[in-house]
Amino acid sequence: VTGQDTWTAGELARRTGVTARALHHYDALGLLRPSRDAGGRRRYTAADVRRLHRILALRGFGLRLGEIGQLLDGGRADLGELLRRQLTQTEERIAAARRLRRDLREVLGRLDRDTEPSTEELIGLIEVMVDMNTRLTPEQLAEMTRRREEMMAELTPEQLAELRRRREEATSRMSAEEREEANRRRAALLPD
Amino acid sequence: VTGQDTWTAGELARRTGVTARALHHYDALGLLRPSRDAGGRRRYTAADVRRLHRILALRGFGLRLGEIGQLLDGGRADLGELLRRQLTQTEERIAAARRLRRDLREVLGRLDRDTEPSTEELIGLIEVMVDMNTRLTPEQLAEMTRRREEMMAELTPEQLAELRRRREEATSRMSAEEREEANRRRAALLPD
DNA sequence: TTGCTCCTCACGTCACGTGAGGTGGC
DNA sequence: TTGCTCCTCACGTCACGTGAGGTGGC
Repeated sequence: VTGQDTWTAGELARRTGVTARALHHYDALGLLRPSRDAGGRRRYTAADVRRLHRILALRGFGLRLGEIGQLLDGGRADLGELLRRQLTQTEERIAAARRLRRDLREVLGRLDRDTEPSTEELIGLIEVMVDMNTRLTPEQLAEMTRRREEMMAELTPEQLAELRRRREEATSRMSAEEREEANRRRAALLPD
Repeated sequence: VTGQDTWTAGELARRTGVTARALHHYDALGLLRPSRDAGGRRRYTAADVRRLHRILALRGFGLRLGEIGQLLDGGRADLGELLRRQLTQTEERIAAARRLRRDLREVLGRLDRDTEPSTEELIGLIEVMVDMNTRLTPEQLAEMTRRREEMMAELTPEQLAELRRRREEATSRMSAEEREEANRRRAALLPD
């Protein structure tokens, strides 16, 4: 019984995978306004369905609903330009997510290797990593030094020895290139 | 004159790079509650600053403010578990962003190569790509076929010839493996 | 008559951004 | 006295999710 030529919001939702609420939302925004039947129910025609497909396609490319509306109507927006901007943003997001992944793996790796560090210690480790990946202002640098001295002052001699041991171990596992790279990265953090 | 031992919201904001509004927000959430001076102004101690650094570090790893609060206080949350979830999510985000990047490049590439396709045509292209990357339900498949036939019926003979020419050109540029892969992908779209 | 689907509010999400309008401290 | 900084509302952002309470159609 597919001889119908209009669909309700629910039917369309089931067909396309979007929720009925999303269709209401597009209606409220003026992005997709179906006609109504006598009872006030939304009635989507084939043309409405086509428009919905375009909306979903453009949405999938990261465009805002407002931008989509401008494109589909007057066309006051330049699709090529919008897509180029999306590409730039997407590339930035990929790069940022990769850095985050690297750091998460690093922290989780230590969590597995070390003898169950406490949450306390883990947070400390994360803090240090975040500091290392942030380009520091002179003020922040001074602050970091101050904090480090504070922390060091609170350690027992045994803890200090352990810290030194771990640091040496980490350095000894590095190749010459890795050591150079680590130095470069450290230097890059300092203000220009 | 760095002999002070408390800071106002503004001073702390400048030192750490967060906005004063964010500090207000953390205060309102109970995440970071500084003491107040006689005039009602927030006064952040060194301990508050340390806590802020931890907040920012954990936030940088993608944790919600609520999760951070639980960690820093009672510690009702398992940091390792949270980080593992973050890693999974991050990996999914990277994969999704890569697929989007690939598709964006594809569309933009055609935009450069072809003789300035209209916005109309570009949207059509995007639609097809989105369809191709979506696993289709039988209903959607029928719908797509119907739409395609509709579109084809509207084309002039010249446009049909042009379409055929482009399709052949695209296929001829493919290696045998690529052609096989394209067929596999097309087959994968069909319902089980 | 009973479900079922649909409808319209209207608040919630998340981490703040952005004024508006007012006050204390140097 | 004049800026400057700080304060507290309170609404806006973005794309809907999630009930609440009610009505038409088979």
